[in-house]
Amino acid sequence: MNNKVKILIADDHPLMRQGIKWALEQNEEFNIIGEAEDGEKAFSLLKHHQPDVVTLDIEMPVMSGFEIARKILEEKIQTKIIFLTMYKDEQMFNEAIDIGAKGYVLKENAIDDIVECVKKVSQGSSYISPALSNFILNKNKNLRDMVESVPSIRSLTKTERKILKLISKNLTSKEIAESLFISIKTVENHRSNISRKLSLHGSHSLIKFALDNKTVL
Amino acid sequence: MNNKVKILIADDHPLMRQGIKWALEQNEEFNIIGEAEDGEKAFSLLKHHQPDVVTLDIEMPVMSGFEIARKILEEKIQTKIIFLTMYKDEQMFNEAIDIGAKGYVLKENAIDDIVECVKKVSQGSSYISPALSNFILNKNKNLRDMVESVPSIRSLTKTERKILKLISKNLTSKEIAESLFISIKTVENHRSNISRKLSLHGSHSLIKFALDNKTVL
DNA sequence: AACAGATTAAGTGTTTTCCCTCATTTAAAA
DNA sequence: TTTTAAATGAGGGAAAACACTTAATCTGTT
Repeated sequence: MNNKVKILIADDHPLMRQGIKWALEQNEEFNIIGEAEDGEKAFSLLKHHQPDVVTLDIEMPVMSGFEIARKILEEKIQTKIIFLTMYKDEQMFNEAIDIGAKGYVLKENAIDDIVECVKKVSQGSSYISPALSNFILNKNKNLRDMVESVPSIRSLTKTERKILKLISKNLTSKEIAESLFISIKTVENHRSNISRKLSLHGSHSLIKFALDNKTVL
Repeated sequence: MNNKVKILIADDHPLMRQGIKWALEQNEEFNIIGEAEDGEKAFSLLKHHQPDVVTLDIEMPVMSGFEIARKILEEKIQTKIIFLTMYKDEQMFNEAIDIGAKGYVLKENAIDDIVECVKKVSQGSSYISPALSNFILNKNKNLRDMVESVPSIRSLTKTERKILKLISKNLTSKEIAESLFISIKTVENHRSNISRKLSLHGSHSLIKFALDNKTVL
């Protein structure tokens, strides 16, 4: 029997494919069952062979890595997804996370990284290039600025923050009033005051703000 | 002159403090300038000594690690924040990220991890326990299920999803109508239809849904 | 050609939120 | 003790969202 980890490699650069293949072949446990030079071919191979793991180059002709990943999810193929990319792009990284990738590796630190990644992912765990932990956190680097530029969030009183929390739970003024045993009118007044303090306008800006900031309330 | 990395340790368990201190003292580059057993003391030391790095236990009496972190941001203290915690809690992790921590380490893999983390962070980089990369990605493990368990989201038509996206950007029906060159009435109808399809009720449930699911729209 | 589904639009009425102003009570601070 | 900030409550009017119904038009499929 064959319990090796079945792997598909999708990358439009032949040299890169060769490099990845070589790196993974060093490991006895890995079995490269196919290669694809564009998204369409990758997906058809994926569908027929249902490998355990696929390494997807994000930038590929015909169908991008992301598009393939989405189709994998749609068709409920159980193959675990590892994204490989050249660029340290935050947008891409976030999209990869959102899609539900199991691994994300930069091609620059390749060899050791990709091997480690496939190992972890095939074991049901997940792996992110250490080089990337940087902007997992930096994603919220701007938050420091936000806290300043919205000195407002600190200008809210205890009750106002309590009400914002309830708003974030999608309660209406009526429901909030009932749960706090106060008048609907009071709740509405608080809402107005909060909106004014935070310079929010529009009927949904309050709940949007509450949802966006529920962790810091 | 002294260019060692100045470190403050905040943890309510004496043994844990001792352990962290010992681990960090092994490194010549590190200089532990103080310890604190509760949040209040931690913050006052932080303010006076302005260390380069602080390791904050999240669960602390008087003031939680999160509260301290927020105060650090508010007062624009330049100390880099590393969170240490016992629990593999996703909520906590997300909150830590949101606050803008530079490092996040689980106490279970402590010694090597914490040293590596302080090293990276003091160099201006950041560090997340590899053990955690798991649920950075797993955060969206549920996404697979969501797409199925909310068959509804698939029952939406193209236009309806387009409108949901705009709703998630906090546009009013009027604004959506103007940007799509259609009638306000049409937009309102779409809203109603979407709500019905998704079994949503209440004036804010639509934008809440839109914000919660904007990644899959 | 006929049908189903999607998109567009309007009518009508209700609920909710928003945005003011004004007023009272209480607690903390100067 | 006066002053200030916070919390409570109310009135009234405008805007937005919601929930229904009906219906014309368009599009793709059988």
